[in-house]
Amino acid sequence: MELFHAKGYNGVGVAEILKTADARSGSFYHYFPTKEDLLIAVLAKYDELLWPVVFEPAFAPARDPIERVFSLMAWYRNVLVKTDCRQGCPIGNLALEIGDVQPRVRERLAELFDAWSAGVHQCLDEAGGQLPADVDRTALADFVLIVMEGGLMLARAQSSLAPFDAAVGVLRDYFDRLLANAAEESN
Amino acid sequence: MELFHAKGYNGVGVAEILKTADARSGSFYHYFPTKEDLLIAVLAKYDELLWPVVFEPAFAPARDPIERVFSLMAWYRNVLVKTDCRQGCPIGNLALEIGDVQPRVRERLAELFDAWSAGVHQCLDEAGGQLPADVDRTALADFVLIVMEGGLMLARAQSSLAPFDAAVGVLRDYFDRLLANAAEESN
DNA sequence: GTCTATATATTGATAGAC
DNA sequence: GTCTATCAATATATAGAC
Repeated sequence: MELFHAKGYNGVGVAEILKTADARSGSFYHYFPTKEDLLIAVLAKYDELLWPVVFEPAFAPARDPIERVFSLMAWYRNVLVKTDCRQGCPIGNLALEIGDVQPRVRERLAELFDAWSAGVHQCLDEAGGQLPADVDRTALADFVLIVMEGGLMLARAQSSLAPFDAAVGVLRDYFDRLLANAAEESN
Repeated sequence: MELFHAKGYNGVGVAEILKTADARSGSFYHYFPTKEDLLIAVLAKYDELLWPVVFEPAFAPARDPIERVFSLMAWYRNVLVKTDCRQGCPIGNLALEIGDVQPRVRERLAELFDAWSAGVHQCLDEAGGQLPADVDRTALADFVLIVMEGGLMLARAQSSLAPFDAAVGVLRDYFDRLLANAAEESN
């Protein structure tokens, strides 16, 4: 998991994985027929950890559902902080590295993005009348994911938190306008 | 260029590059000391082609500067269409695949992102009073880039144009609100 | 299930004739 | 500058004893 995150799938060899894990190839290939199967297992682990490790800790400090969306952004910002802008989202990395060269992998990545977007969608639903009635919440949830992923990309490329922070600022401005619009509506 | 775009940097070997280009290794290594040097040369080519191949054709059909921003999004949408959602932005791919494992590459990618963002920034400047006076145009230009990159990522992962189109729709809604706000201001 | 040893292909890169 | 031949290292994966 850590090696794929740090170096990408093609950037790490099985030998390095074995050394890091202090495992032998006989054991490894007993459990995983191929390197790709290990990646699939890693993705299953990400799916398993999404709520307990990402959403729940990120959502905990915020009561307001819209604030939770921004707490989530802050959670990913913290990944940048902790790695000095060297690492972002492992799922996004793999999505662009693997593309559809490995179709099994692409399908799992799509599911992970769906699960992530669904978490944001839940916040938007909980926000209820705070948002205008005609907002496409599925599109908006995907949009939050897209801004997060794009923001991490630019932050890593520029080796700076600034583009990520600026993007979150613009997203905040957009939400502020949506909320103001909804408040107007309800009058 | 094509191979790196389709398979990523680590996903292509020099042998495949030589075969595709019908070149021999002696010639290749005469011009490029290492494979990384070829990648650097490819990035220089992207820099060279950015205006003539991307911005100018994308901007041509639109007179209004804000419309040009969305023509640019349409240009990238067309990459998805032409490749059946298999390919997106080669620069974004490399940004997430390489990260800062190869620092020389990361610096060039940052420059390319800067140049792209500057193109959007120019549109925003030309839009003048159409946008609210207090808009941070640098942040907004980066935001457009971020939405574009994130949108391509999700479209490729889902193998569907829908997430990209939805993201452009949300971005459009945001611009509409900014434009409406500016129109209000000027009254 | 885990171990050591190794197979086989491919990796990026080089040598040296022409 | 380009060619063929090839190097040394690494890639993923396997064999077979324990």
